[in-house]
Amino acid sequence: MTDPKKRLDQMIAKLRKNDFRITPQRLAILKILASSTNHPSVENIYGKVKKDFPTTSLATVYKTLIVLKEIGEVLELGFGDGGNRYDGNKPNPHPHLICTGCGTIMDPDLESLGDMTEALKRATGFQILTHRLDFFGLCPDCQKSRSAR
Amino acid sequence: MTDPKKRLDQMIAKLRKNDFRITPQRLAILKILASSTNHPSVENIYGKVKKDFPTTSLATVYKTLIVLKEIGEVLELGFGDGGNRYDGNKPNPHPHLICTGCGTIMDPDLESLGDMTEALKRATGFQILTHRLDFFGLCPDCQKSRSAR
DNA sequence: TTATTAACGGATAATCTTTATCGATAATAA
DNA sequence: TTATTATCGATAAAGATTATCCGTTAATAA
Repeated sequence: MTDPKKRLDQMIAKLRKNDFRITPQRLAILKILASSTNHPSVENIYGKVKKDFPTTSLATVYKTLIVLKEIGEVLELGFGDGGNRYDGNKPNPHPHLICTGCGTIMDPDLESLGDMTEALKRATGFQILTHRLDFFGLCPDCQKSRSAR
Repeated sequence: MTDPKKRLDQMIAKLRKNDFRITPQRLAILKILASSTNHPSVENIYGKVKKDFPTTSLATVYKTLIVLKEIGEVLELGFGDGGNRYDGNKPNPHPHLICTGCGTIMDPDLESLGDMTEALKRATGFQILTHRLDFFGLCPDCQKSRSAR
């Protein structure tokens, strides 16, 4: 886990650099994201922020997350059902181990995809049912039309 | 790509085996899923079904997909934003190459995760920006509580 | 320190995708 | 052919996220 204080400073610096303001509500959200390693949901973050700032709106949480996504300071894990999950402590793409029973999301450290599944089973006791490996990027056509713009 | 006719037969057999009925609407949806390799969306499937059965409801498409998910005859690709995408031709988990520009989803054939990204860039011309690798399963606690039930 | 100004926060409506509901209909087995 | 139910179609409902509006405030410079 990255040091929460260090992460917080990184996030603040990145926001400043991109001319975003550091408001009390935002700071509270940043602290939560920088220090949590359990990939919180929006509701989860919202609940925590309200302890310090009871009048905080759910929209504020969403808006802050949108900003952080833009500048690459939070990793969004999107699923088709239910709400998304967020990682502000380790915002770069990395493998996840997700329990379809309780929703726990962990960060396994593994080498290659080869024996990955077997190693995961042994190391965590998880019953691995399926996996998901996606690459995101721009196809040749979209690269063209984007540079033409 | 798996032979569409073969896939259709597989899907029908699996439905029969699990005591689901083969209705005309369902058959139309099955045919679309068995023969498409472009990971169609629900709206996409809905549009095609309506050509043959104009009175088909959107709910019917969703219901059929739920059934197919249950028996493992369709792969659902869930995303946080917009609609999900479906693969009925190759229903087992496999890597995807997704264009964040136009939404194209392709099936690359690759070996290890090691040089995967570089190989993908060379082979497809994609500009790969990020990736996603998720494992799904049951954590030890959930395995316990499930077998206890 | 204070004035200025554009960005932000809070409340809520709107949107979008998916699921639930329910009466009518049709697939399947006897 | 008939009886039994799953399924269909239409639509309401739910849940998550985004858009809108306006009063407020953080950041900057005089």
